[in-house]
Amino acid sequence: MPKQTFFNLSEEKREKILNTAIDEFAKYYYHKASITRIVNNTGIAKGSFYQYFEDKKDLFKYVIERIGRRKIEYLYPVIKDFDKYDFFDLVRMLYVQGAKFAVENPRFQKIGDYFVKDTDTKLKEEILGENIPKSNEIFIQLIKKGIEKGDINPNIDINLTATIITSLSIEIGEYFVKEMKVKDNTEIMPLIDKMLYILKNGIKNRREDV
Amino acid sequence: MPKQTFFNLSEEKREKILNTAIDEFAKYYYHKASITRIVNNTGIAKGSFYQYFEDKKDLFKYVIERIGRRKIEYLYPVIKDFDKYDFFDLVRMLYVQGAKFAVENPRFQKIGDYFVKDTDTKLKEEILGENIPKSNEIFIQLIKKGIEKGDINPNIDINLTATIITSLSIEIGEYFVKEMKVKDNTEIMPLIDKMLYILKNGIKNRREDV
Amino acid sequence: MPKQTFFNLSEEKREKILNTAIDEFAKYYYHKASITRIVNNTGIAKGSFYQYFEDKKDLFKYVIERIGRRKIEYLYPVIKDFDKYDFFDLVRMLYVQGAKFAVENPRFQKIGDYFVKDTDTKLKEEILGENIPKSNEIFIQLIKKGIEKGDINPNIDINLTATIITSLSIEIGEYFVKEMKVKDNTEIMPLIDKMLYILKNGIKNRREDV
Amino acid sequence: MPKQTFFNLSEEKREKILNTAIDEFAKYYYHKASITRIVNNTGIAKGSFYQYFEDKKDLFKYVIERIGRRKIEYLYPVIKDFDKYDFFDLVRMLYVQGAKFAVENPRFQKIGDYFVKDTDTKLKEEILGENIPKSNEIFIQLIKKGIEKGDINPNIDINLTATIITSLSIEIGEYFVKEMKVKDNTEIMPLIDKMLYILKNGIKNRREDV
DNA sequence: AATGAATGAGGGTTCATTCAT
DNA sequence: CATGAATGAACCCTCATTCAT
Repeated sequence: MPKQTFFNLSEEKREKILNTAIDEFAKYYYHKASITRIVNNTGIAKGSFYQYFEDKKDLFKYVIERIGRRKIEYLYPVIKDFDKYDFFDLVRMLYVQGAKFAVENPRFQKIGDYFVKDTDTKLKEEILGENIPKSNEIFIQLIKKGIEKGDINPNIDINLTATIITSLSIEIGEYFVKEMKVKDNTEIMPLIDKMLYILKNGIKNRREDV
Repeated sequence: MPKQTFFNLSEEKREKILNTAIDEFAKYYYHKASITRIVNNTGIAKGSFYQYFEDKKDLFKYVIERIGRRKIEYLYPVIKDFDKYDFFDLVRMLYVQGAKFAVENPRFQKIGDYFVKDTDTKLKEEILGENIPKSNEIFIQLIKKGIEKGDINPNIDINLTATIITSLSIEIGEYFVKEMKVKDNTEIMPLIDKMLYILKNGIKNRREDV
Repeated sequence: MPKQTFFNLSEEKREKILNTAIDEFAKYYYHKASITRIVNNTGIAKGSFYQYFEDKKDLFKYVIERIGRRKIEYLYPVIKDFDKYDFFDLVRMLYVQGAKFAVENPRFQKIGDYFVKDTDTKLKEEILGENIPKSNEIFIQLIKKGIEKGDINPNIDINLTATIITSLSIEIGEYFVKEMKVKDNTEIMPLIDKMLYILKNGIKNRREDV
Repeated sequence: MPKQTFFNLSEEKREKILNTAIDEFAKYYYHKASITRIVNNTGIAKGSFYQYFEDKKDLFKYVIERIGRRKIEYLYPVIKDFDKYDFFDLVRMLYVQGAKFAVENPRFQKIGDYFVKDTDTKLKEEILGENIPKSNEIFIQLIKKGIEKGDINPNIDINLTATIITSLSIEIGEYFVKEMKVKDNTEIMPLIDKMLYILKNGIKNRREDV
């Protein structure tokens, strides 16, 4: 947690610092990100930084938390009413919201990407506390529900399926970070729908589909 | 590319250096890997290193290339006769070979893993040159063939499908990096088969499957 | 000297500040003691501190002076009537009072200890002014008196003896800083008496003592 | 221990570095001593320092060890034949050698002084390993021997006496660090003899001495 | 008188790379 | 071709002190 000092700053200044930090972490992963650079780009003194934050990790933790909260703002509306929808509709909505998040917060998407991929597990633990959130978990729940309702083939391996679905969602995010040209949702939907189609039906040619 | 001096070395020495470097890159990701450590563990002089290699990146590039070549050795036998097999059999064989590669060359798998995950795109470009090898490419070819033969649903998006298949193959590799206990292939097959089942049929519940 | 502003404060506040400072200097020696910590533990603003005191040294100087004054309060009753007593009784009483001071003001004892041991002579001079108080002085006077009275061997070196007596008194103080378990004086007396015995008679084996 | 690199340096350079380091540690105690200053005064690059030594502590440890070895060179000749001499002769010889060490190696004396007085016990442990050498120990042995031989009053407290003797020896060292004017031993002997006289006989006036 | 944010020099340490031999 | 000492910019972090309000 940032120190009280940080929260006492003018919102303008606070945002400036945060903004610069986000820039930095979106450009370099944790270990390469430089406090010196952040401080210079913000125009504050080195010492000031340490009046605001415990240390580099403290800042990073704060940024990650912010990203998490922001992401949840996107996903919550969907998850909230999860039992109202059919499984595949739900997954689609989650993908759509995820893609929206990525498009609208590309720097956050980037940072999250770095972080998810980072192999420094000790860092991860320190940042996230014990509750390293398995985004798997939520999908596992949804899948079980889907099987109960008869939407999903009960013979599939639940964990594996959850892993695949997570993997695909990451794929979507990455796709949109790379292709930044996307401005509106028009291009997102088709991709997602195609993905879901495959997830649903597989890619095997079926005579009965003809 | 290593300098000529490197290739003038005795094979023994060359291998020793390489082996140490591989150890290092398997233990630390690129930016954390230390030339000093490599040099110490190899027993050569610091200066010598820079007579063999342009710089750290040069060494890394060379290691990555080697890994690529080795991986191809595993996959080539399958690809070579790609038109003899059914699409899904082919993919399975590729997955199996990929898993075999991971199990038999855990350090390579680890390095590849780090590298795939690394988000320093500038580094990646420099390492791979322009030919960032889309392992996608090969799958795209296979998919097209599969559609021609009538194995695959012609309505699916080819690029997307290739991406998914690649993604799943990475998933397999990761799985085995984590669970290093695997000694033989006995446990690999079920996982791969489940994956392929989903890829083939999707996860939707079908009355006709009952 | 603290600034006037300091003395304008309510006694309560003044004591609080002082108390916290004493805690700090009893825990860390001068250079390691932290103004920030003092300020935080006191609950006053950083800026306020510098309105009360010139700087860190100023505060420390004040604390040291206070300790000196307090110590004199312990010793004065003995010194006051110094001509009433035999030399060795006097020294014993001074040692006893010194030990009492140490036991009853452990933080002061600790600070004094740090300070005596500190080898930063420049600091010491600045703190103590020119009058680096030779606690020697008082013993020199007492010794002279003792010689006059015929209590003390007139052939001994007065300065040296004073130094030794001082050194022993410090030894006593240190002893009690280490062994803080001492609650009452019961354990102090034997040590002091043994010390005095040696001071008086030396450690040589004497036939006439047998 | 310094790294091999250090020992590979020309003796000239090695001595220069060491000399500068000794200057620094004789001027500032451990925590205040500055690597930057050492490096600047030596004229070597910051990075070079860390080629030679693990870290600041490593350098300090080395210096302390050197001092210890040097001191032993002074004391060993005396200790070696400790059973040939009378107790007080022995102590005198140790004091003389100690004073000689102080006079001839004033910077070492200073550093040792700082170190002995330093209150950072964790540092001390790290520097000295577990064997924090109680210089007491040797005196305790000597005293016991002295009692056996009938030189020393068997009623005195052995530990206390050892402490006093140690304390006096430190006093001697300090005395000579302060009064650097001493060039030869002529002034040392009288002081030491006076000290021993007091230690032997105490300061009480005795009729039988008259 | 009170505040607390701002400062910046300095701390120890790392490491890829260069260079003289 | 081998060597390994030399380099120095950059790293994160600390802290007494100042200054604007």
